[in-house]
Amino acid sequence: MLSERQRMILNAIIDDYIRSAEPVGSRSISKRGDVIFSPATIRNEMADLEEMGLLEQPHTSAGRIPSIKGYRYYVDHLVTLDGVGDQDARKLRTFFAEKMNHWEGVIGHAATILSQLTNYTSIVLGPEMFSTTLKHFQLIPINDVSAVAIIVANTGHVEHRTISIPDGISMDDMGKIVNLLNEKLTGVPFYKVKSVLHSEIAKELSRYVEQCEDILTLLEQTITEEQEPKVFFSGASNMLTQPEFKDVDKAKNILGMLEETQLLMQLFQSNPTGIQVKIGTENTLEAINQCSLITATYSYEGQSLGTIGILGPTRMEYGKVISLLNFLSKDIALMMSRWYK
Amino acid sequence: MLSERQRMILNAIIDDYIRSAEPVGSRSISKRGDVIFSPATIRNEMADLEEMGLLEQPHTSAGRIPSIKGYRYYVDHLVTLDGVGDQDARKLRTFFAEKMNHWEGVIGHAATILSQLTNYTSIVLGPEMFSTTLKHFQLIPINDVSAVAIIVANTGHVEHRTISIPDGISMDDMGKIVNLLNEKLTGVPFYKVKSVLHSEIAKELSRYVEQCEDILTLLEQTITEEQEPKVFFSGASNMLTQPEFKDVDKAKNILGMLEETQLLMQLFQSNPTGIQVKIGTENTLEAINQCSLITATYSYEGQSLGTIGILGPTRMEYGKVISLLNFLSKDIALMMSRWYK
DNA sequence: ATTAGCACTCGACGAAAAGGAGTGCTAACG
DNA sequence: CGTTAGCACTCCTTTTCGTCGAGTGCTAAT
Repeated sequence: MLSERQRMILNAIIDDYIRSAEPVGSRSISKRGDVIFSPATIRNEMADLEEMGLLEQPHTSAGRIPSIKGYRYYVDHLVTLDGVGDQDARKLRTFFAEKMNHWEGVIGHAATILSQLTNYTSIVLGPEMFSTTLKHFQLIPINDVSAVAIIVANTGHVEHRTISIPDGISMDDMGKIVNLLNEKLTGVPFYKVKSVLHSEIAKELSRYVEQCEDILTLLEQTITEEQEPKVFFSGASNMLTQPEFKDVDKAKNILGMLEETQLLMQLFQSNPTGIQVKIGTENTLEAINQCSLITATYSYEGQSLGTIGILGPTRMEYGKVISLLNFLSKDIALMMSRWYK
Repeated sequence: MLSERQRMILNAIIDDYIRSAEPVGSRSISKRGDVIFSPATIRNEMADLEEMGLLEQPHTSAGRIPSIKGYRYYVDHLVTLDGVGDQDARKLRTFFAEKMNHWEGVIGHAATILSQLTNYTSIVLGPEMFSTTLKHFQLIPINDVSAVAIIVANTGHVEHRTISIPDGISMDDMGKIVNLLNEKLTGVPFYKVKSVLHSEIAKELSRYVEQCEDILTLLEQTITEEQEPKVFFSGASNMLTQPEFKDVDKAKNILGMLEETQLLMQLFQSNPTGIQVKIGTENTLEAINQCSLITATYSYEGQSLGTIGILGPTRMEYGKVISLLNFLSKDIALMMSRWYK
């Protein structure tokens, strides 16, 4: 729909604006060198692009800035994936070379590094247990009345909770229960655990122990309890670097949102595999209507391991960030397979 | 050293300044009602207080603001502990009434609540394993080459890491090793684990398994590896509410510091029991030279469980925060004892 | 179709002026 | 002698106003 020239101009304007954060005028485009037309011509095209809704004018005598629609077109048709710079690649590689001994660590550090490399904020959603299967269950008494329940998933993910031991349960009973659970539940996907508990385990349990009702509900709570969503962020202070958030109130809105786990979860509601870009008001959350969010999901052998997102101003370096996320997602898969040989 | 009147005036000035964040003039003090002298008299006293270094003047024709020394005097001699309001108390109580099933949860939520109640930023340092004893050790194979090692402390604290299984170790061997470790290490304080591993376990181990060297170092790494310091913060966006940080650069400095775990640890270096107040430049970290940090340590039965700190502008509500931390620390102890009956 | 030229718009920047809160000092008062 | 009223002075803050200049849209020439 756009002429070649219009696309070049749009590309040039967005490129410039991403760098400068200031409205781009026809003259400066003309002087860039990659569009060899006079300012007047460019002005005409700019007026057309504005009419199409791809550009906007802050006020009459200012240059143009891209609209949401403009960014969308840019991301869909124009952006060039810069590839990942040598330095960045090295940094990521050395990061994965370090020994990482648990999941939270890997994902957390990945987030930190990403926010450092991009100077944006990274948001990370941990793996959902929902899609994994149970590998091992263990109860470890701490004292007479409480015990630690440990749940290991086949991905190596570990959850633990402290529970209080119901009266009248002996160590012996507990051992039996644990054995029974491991026998019956190992390999069962978490979303089925609840039903298996009721169908298969309830009967067996009643043979050993008396008040099996109580124990059953306790176990059910313990194992299937909605694990707290593991969502966190890194590099929030980078937001303050962006000139669009030099106004403290805007910044506060965004930082405030980052701190509300509930809201943060909403960001990742729709979770298609691969890389997704949400620009400005395309995000349902009002707080980040001036931001863009680029997300990537990671999976290993079909199991979703989590989502990582980069949050920046709408004027963000889409090319760079998309490349980086691509690179990283491949590297994570690589590392996983090496980890599990 | 200060006359009663001077103390009243100092107190009034600091109170006012904490509320308004603006230099306090003699007139406004006189009109407050609690100091029944004329502005002129108050001015004279203010000049004296400034000479003593307790007050400062931003410029000639402005009111006075407290100096670091002034705040220090206020905290040491003047501040009235407001007690905890009914609402706040209820909020804290209902918080602890919720079932909390692991440590990270309790401390983390406590931090969130505190930052909400105070409108400052709270920083939390998790329990140090150093001072706890080992309760249970477990190895759970995930697949042929990797296993999850789980370490439970007597406090109910759980650590886990993924390790790769050395070649030539059978399931059987692993079982033996785990049994041996539990037998020898249960009840041993973590800081002694290393030496016990070498002295007692090395020999025994060599009976069962051949390449005991490898395994020993692996175990040593696994168990004694410096666990990542669990330090995190909550309510950072509250900082942006404070007028002293309406300048984005100052805010960025502080937020940036909060995100660097290393630096954050430094804040808690000196860790006396009880409540400690560090005002402005009394903090060694330059980034928070315009902030005050109030910290409280929590222990249960002599074991330090962690530290929680409230970070705000030097102009912070010392009375309120100190009261709250006091209240909370007692409540945590209470909850602990209820938890462990 | 492209471009040079030109009048026009409108925010940014800076100087100057007005306003006002607060001080320090002096002198008067009980 | 301690306290207070009065007053000149300081200096920050806010407002106003004029200038500047980047950038536009339009028209006419190429």
